[in-house]
Amino acid sequence: MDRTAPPLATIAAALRRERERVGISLTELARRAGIAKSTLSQLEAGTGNPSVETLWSLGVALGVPFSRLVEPPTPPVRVIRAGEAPGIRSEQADFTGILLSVGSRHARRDIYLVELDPGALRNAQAHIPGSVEHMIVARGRVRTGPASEPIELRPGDYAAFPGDVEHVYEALEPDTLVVLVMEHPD
Amino acid sequence: MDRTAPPLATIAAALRRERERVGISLTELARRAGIAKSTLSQLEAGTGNPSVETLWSLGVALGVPFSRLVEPPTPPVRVIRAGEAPGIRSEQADFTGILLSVGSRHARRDIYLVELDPGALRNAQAHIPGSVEHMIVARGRVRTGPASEPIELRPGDYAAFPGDVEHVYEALEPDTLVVLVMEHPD
DNA sequence: AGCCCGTGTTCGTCAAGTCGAACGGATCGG
DNA sequence: CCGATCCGTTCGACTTGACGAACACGGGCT
Repeated sequence: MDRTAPPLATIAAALRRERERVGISLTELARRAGIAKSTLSQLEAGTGNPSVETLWSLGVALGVPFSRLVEPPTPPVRVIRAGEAPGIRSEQADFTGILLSVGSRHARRDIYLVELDPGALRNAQAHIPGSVEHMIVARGRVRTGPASEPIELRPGDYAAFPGDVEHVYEALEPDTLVVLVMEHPD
Repeated sequence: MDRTAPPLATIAAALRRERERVGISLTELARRAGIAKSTLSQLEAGTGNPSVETLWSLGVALGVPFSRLVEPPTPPVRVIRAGEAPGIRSEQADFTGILLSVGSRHARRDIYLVELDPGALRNAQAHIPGSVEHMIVARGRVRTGPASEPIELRPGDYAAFPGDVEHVYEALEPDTLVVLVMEHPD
């Protein structure tokens, strides 16, 4: 998710997109959500800054989770480079924690520790639809990602990419160590 | 996410929880988020219905995704030393990795990348019951685990310990880097 | 044509969120 | 002991979002 972008335009686009997906009119959605249609009109126009209650009721009426309305659609491949991560420094300790990925319910995440050595290019077949792979490089360098657009990762880098298409792992240095979290939808 | 629950109390609790996690004061958080501290005070008291912009800026200042603030919050010590892997090499998958932990359904796992420096012992208070923390050391050395029985981990080591009791993180070397997977039951 | 729904927009009014200041309390240091 | 400096809360003034009514537009019908 983009942590700095103003969510105004995102909400406007998401509301219109989800409403058209359901196939109801602006008036009808406003009625179901229990808000004035003028309010909804302004929201879809990108004008305005809804309260949480207002946006929540719209999410309920649309049958989509709240976060769907405020977060931009996640790109298939997401990379957070070491040091470029949006983090927050704690005052009380020399502690910097970066939230790389938020786990959804109704999905299982298996944690793997993977050692790789150069020369062995592994082509992984597609897993079940909707699966996502999260990779954090501990040591060494890897080239990974979808077979069509591999990414090079260095220590501390994080990447998430779809696991339901063919993808690759290739170590670029000896004794490469990565943490791999495989996410399977229920 | 609960589609029907009123988000007011949830937001209040989440704001206070996340703020205390970061370890800053209400005044300081308000300053960083660029909002009046009176507004934040009312929000944490459960009074009020923040606008999206207000809550968004708080999420940015806290370093947590937006959804963490609106969604309601929804384990003995196990250590696997590097090289001492329990032989369960994944055969179903097409890579040679060590399956450290199998994710259960109906639990969310958030992935963090954490940088630590020595000298600062961080005491984390208990999280919600049933939560588990998984830690893999990428670089450096850490002493972590329940406050009553800390463990020393080296690069490649993996440990899982309960997160619903008081626990500690302490770096034993400068520039220590760990991958932390926090598991919250639904 | 005229009419009646439906769509989504714009307008004033009212309530509510946000702001800044002032407040009481706690802690530290001269 | 008392000023200084934090903390978090409460108060009034201002700004803004939410509401309802009136609006213009388009299509289907008699």
